[in-house]
Amino acid sequence: MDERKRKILKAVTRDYIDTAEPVGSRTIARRYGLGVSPATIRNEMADLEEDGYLEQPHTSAGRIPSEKGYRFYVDVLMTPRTLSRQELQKIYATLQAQQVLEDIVQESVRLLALLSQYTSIVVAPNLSRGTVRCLQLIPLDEFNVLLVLVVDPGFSQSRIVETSRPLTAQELARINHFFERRLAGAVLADIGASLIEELRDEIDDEALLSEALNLLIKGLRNIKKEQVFIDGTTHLLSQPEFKNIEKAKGLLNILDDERAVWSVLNRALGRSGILVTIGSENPHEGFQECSLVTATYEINGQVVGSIGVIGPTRMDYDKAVSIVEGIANSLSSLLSDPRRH
Amino acid sequence: MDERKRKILKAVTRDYIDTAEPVGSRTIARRYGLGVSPATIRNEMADLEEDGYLEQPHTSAGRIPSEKGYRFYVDVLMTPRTLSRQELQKIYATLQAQQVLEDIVQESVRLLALLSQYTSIVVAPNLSRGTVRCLQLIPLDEFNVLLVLVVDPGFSQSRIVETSRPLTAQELARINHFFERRLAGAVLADIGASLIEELRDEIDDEALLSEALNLLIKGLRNIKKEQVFIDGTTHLLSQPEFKNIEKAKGLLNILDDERAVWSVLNRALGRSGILVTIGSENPHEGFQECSLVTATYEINGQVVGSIGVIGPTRMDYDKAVSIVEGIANSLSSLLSDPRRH
DNA sequence: GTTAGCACTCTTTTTAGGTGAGTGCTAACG
DNA sequence: CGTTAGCACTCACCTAAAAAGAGTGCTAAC
Repeated sequence: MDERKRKILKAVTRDYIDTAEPVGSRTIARRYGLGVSPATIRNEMADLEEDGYLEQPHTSAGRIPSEKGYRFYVDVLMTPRTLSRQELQKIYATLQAQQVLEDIVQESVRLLALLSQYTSIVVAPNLSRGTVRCLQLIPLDEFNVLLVLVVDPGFSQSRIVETSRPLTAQELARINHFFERRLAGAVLADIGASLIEELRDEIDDEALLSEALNLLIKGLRNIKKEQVFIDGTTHLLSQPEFKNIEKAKGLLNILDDERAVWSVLNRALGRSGILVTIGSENPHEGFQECSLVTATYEINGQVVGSIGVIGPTRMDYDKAVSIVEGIANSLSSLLSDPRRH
Repeated sequence: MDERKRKILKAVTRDYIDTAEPVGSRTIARRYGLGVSPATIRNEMADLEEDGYLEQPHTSAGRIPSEKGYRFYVDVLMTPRTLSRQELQKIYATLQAQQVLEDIVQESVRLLALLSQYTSIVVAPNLSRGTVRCLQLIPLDEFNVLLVLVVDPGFSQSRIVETSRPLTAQELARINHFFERRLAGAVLADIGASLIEELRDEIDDEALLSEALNLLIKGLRNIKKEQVFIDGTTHLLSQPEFKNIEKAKGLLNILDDERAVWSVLNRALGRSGILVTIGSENPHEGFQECSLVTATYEINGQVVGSIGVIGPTRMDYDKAVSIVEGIANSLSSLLSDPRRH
């Protein structure tokens, strides 16, 4: 594809992203100084259509980019500006002001929606690869103990667990002692089959053993689940492509389903860096007319979650990419900051 | 208002709720066997309009209920069926299956949206009147301790708190000892000014004192905040009155604002029982064309939160009232069940 | 290779007329 | 006197036709 064709494709794409109206040769000639007449542009556009980069909603309308066109635009033509140091600073500061992990995540999704003006999604850090810093049972009453868990990058959770029989202070101490000795430093995901054997060796009292395991399993069940945060859903409704209520409802319904959103976002988890998914590239039907711009974030170099924005295929990819990237990086460096815990 | 007028008003309201179309005299005569001719009904409807119970979108259309009409319908005419024992049982069972308080609340909002087909809101229990069952600091490392709090109706939370100086095991023990002795059984809301004095008497070490207070205040800050859960937002979009995207967007935007929703729901907290708020009865502009059906739920006779559904003023009040009531009651009895903790 | 000119296509907007649901009023009826 | 049939009238809504407008593709000239 020669230089002029690229310029024209870029101009059409940008203009369509801005106006949501099919773009005609006249508009290109007037608005983007290419130094050639509309007729020439018409010829070039006919070629671009033949090659599959542009399409025409109907005979007498202007052109709009095809998915292939968007793909080329994203891969080759666009030049997302990176956020300025100031902007990054501001994002970082806002996130840093949060007290607990959940608030950090929630604030980042809020920021993402605010800055991008697109519906935004953040998958909370998967802590299954985090390490246990503290795991402990605290007696409450006869049949209840509190299981407290602190996982290494600054995440704590507690849960009341019912015991099947009253445990004496001694027994609790033994269990805690074992937890302390064996589980401190362990990776959360590994607490399972592998450790059961060890536990069996350690505690000779069969009943107590099963009780301890029971508590642990019950307690960990809720703790491990991944959470998805969404913000700015109403931005979708501002897009002219969702003027049709039925479409909007369909999409919002999917977004209400945490699992679906999660699986879509997790496509990003493999790659690091920015991933742009355009229209039907997304396997999930219902996202066919949408694009996603996602990025992963890390804790100490390990990918733990992903964030992204969702919009129509006619999305401002430049803007989306720069903001998603900026926030993902802020999040990574904040979560990896050793001064946090 | 005589019997026949009531019957007509009721018929108009029900029909409009079902069809969302202005109701004509002919329809009433045909569909609701009142044994009189359309002309008679026309006369009655003219009277009802004069009295402000009905209105006409335009001259040659049928009638629709005014807000006053809905109000009369809700207060006098409607007869919400109470849920069957089976249905209640099912709701109760579903809620009971949840492990932690947050899940119970989330499940009830999900159920409410599912059953009512309206956008549903639940304000999580305000635990500020709950009593402290356990409050304890667990050492993590030099500058971090874990504050663990268990509040009486089965709610626990933990938080990592930074200390301004390393605390020795002894100091921690002293703080914990004090917490144990003074705060166990205290009402969460009362932990504040009143206790500070006592704490001052108790711990002579000035620095340690302020440190303990500091930890407590920092730790409690996040714990006390109220949470709002929303589900079924897309049901709003199914209502013909929100066919107009702008209206829908406006309302969804408000629903995204936790504080606004919270304040609206909390109008219910004063009264006990069902509260129906119709259109402009709601002080918050933006809810002017909506109705809310809300109810409070209790723990051991004490109102702790509220649940409700939101829809157009043309809402199925019968259905909404019965379901909101049913779920509120289920929630109350579950949370008050002494077998839970 | 580029461009002006022009006929052609197809959507969108405008206009106009027709349809139908529903009303209010009047007069007749029991 | 309440009830009802009859009827003229209103007004949203639908449909069809006409007009406008944006943009194209093609051809011929530069």
